[in-house]
Amino acid sequence: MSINSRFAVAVHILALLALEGRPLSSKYIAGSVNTNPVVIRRILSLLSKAGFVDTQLGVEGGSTLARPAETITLLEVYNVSEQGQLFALHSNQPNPLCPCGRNIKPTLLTVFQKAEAALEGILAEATIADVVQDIEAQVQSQL
Amino acid sequence: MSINSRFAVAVHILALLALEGRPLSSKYIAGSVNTNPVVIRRILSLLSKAGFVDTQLGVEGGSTLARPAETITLLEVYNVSEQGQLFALHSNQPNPLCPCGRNIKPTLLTVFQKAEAALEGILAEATIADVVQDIEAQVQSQL
DNA sequence: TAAAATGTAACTATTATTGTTACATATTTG
DNA sequence: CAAATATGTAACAATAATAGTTACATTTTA
Repeated sequence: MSINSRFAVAVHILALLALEGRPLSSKYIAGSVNTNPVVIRRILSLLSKAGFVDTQLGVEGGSTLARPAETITLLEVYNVSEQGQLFALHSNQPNPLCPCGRNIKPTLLTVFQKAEAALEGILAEATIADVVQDIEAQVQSQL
Repeated sequence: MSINSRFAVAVHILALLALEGRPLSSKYIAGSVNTNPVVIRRILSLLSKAGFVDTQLGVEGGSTLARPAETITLLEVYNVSEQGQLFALHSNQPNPLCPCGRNIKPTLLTVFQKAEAALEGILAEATIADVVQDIEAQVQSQL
């Protein structure tokens, strides 16, 4: 029914890394997100494979941004944290003997792809740096 | 991970009703969609409550469109067949003592709402009549 | 060498979806 | 009126995805 919270958590992680600017452990990040460190490590693993973060083992280790926050769009993060199609088509193949059943899938696919492209267009316009800036503005107003 | 197939099936049902223009039973529709009649009746129940179809009990009964196909947008169908937010935020409340945890939800919400609105804008532009027209064009090319 | 950290496997609990059977109820036709 | 046909919905099973958790091998640094 909904895009899972991995995307929201992935953005949270990247924004936190950008804000603090030093290696953060999965335990520390989990404290901010309020979840288990393994949940964070699972997502960090995706982000690392995608080249968004570098990780360092050992004492004083942790993850840092591998690219400037200005260059990481939310669309890239979305694509890393979600897989598969946003809209599901029929779970079973419709009846090929019915004109509607035989032809509806390509028709739906066209609309679904347009809708998803529109959604992705918005996500492509925002970067992690924008998110950080937004958070910092809120923090300022809270002083 | 994905919008469930209810939406696709709901559009299929409405397009089929528009194409045939006579009362169709859930059993008949299920034959086109290739699923169980109860699955169809569950979705018809949603469509009926939303005022898109009328249903008739008894022999020669079934469902018919309650509104012209030109007036039913895919967005309306989407809103009936889906509930809840498209994007999930964190499942647990992030740490309010962390500047990022305290402020990230409103920031994300703004972007998510913009993205969802863009998606809905595309769905609002297409009607069941457009879907039917598309299917009929394909049928023509198959003769 | 000890401490700290990652990466991942394995398991549980929860939830949503889909398909299925069953049945009470309503409606139409002969 | 009776039989046939439909709906609407409850109940249940199977499947899948998500999130949380424990555990542990491995790596790195101090």
